[in-house]
Amino acid sequence: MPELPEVEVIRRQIYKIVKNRTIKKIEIMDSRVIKGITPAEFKKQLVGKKITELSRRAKYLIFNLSSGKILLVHLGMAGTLIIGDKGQKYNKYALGFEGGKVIYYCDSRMFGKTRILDNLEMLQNIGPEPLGGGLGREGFFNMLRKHKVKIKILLLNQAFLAGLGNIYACEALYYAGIHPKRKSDKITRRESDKLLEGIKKILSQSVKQGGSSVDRYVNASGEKGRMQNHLKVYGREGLPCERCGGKVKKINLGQRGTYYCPRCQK
DNA sequence: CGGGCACCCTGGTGGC
DNA sequence: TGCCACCAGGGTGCCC
Repeated sequence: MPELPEVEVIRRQIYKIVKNRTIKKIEIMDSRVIKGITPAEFKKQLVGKKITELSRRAKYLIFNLSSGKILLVHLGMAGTLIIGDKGQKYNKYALGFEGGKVIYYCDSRMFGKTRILDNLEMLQNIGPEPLGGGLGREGFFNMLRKHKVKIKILLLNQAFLAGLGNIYACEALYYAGIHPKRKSDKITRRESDKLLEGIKKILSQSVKQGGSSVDRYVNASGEKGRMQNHLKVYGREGLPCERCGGKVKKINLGQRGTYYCPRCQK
């Protein structure tokens, strides 16, 4: 479910609760989301450790621990972190902090993965962060030219660019007026600039709007986002395009629903 | 490298 | 009301 904006919203919400706080207690209700480590070892690696930093890379949340190890959380399709809500039906484990605050990992679908790692080697092949400031027009255009894939598929590839998912890939292509099936190496410099602009604008706007709750996404306070009210094509099959009045179309690309306006995306 | 697909797992929805 | 196929914001691995 969560793409870059949703993960970033959650990170910001829980930052003050976890930063420089020591984990006092771990409760595990369903260990299937915890990968590569036994529940007992998971507890042992966390209890008594302080979280020295919490950052985000692509759709990963990175908790640095005082032990030097890393708690790496990926929310998958339906995961979220909820502050102090014991009533959640899909709670999988809970991090209890000094002072009594509790954060629950909640995931109805269990595509999410939680790991304890020695380093961030696992993330080394992820592409640039679109909101990081380091990604310029020239660089982005050169990146596009290196591949000969349908542009929508490329935008979803985390090794190409970090953080875009199905919603924002569709929205960014709409913004730039690019058909999702266009081959990436055929995108002009002008279109490439527009696409990068769209990616940055839409992701920033979504963070400000608290992310998109197209389905059931809720943030760390259990609230829905507002960005779904600003989406132009995603989930709008058959509805009029607000730019040209044409009908939004849905096709399948790489086994993912893909929404676009056939009239203004060429 | 690119394309296509199965698969991981669970739940909600819409059609019949 | 009941059943079932289909769909879902992600990612990996395999085969051609």
